[in-house]
Amino acid sequence: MSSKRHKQQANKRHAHVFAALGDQTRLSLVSKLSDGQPRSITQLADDHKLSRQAITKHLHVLENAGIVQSSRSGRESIFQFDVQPLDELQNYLRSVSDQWDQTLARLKSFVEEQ
Amino acid sequence: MSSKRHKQQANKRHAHVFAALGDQTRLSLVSKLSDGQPRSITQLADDHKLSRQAITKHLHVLENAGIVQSSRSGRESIFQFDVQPLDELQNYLRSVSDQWDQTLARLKSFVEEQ
DNA sequence: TTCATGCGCAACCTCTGAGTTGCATATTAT
DNA sequence: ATAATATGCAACTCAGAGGTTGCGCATGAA
Repeated sequence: MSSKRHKQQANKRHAHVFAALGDQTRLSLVSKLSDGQPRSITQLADDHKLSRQAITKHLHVLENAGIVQSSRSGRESIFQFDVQPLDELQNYLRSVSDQWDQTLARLKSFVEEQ
Repeated sequence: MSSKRHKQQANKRHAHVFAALGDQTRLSLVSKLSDGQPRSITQLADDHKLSRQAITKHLHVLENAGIVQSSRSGRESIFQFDVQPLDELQNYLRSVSDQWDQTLARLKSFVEEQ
C-alpha cells in the first residue's frame, strides 16, 4: 500500500481537477472543446451569456487543471482540449467503484452462506 | 441528438457531483467510505484535524450530491457510500474521452492520407 | 438518576469564486 | 494611418464556501 502522504498528494491533484469540472459553465466549455477543435476566447464566449472576461477566467481555471492548453496566434488566444487529466479521473472513479463492487461481492457471498 | 435544454440539465447534475468531489477533505471521506463500511460522524471526524462540525458540513455536501446516504441509529448519524453518482460521472468522462479518441483517429487517418 | 457521548443548530469570521466594468495594448483589416 | 478586433490587466462587488466556537438536546452507559 502506498503511503498516506502519497494518497494525500493524489487526492489533492484529483480534487483540483474535480473542482475545475464542478461548474456548469466550465463543463460546457469542456464539452465544446472536447470535439478536438481549438477555439479562440471570443469564439467560446460568443455562445454564452457571460462576459468575455468571465469566460477567460474559466478557461484559465481549466488550464491550471491541465484540461485545456492555450497558445497565442496573432491577436488571438487559442484553447484546445487535453484528455489526459480526465482519463486520470476516470481511472480514479474506476478504482473507487471497483472497490465497491468487491464489497458488494463479499456481502453477497456472506449472505448466501447463511 | 438531445436538446440543448437536456444537455444543460445533465451538465448541471454532473457539475454538482464534480463540485462535491472538488475538495480534498471530501475526497478523503469518499475514499474512506468507499470500502462499504458505514461510519458515524465522530468516527469519520476522528481521523481528521478538522472539527466535527466541519466534517458534518462536508458530509452533507456529499449527501446532497447523492454520493453518500445518512441514517440515524440511536444517537449516532451513520453515513454510507453510494456508488451510483460516481458511475454516472465515469460514464460522462468516458463519453468525453471517446469523442476525443474518435477525433484522434480522424486526425491520424487524415495525416496518413497525405 | 447522573454522567458522558454524539449531534444539531446558530452565529460568526475570513477568504475565495464568479461576475462585472473600464481601460490599455497588440494585432489585423481598410 | 486609421479603425476595428481580440485580448490582458486591474479594481470592484457580492455571495457562498469552509472553518470555528458555544450551547442545547437526545440517547446510551454506569
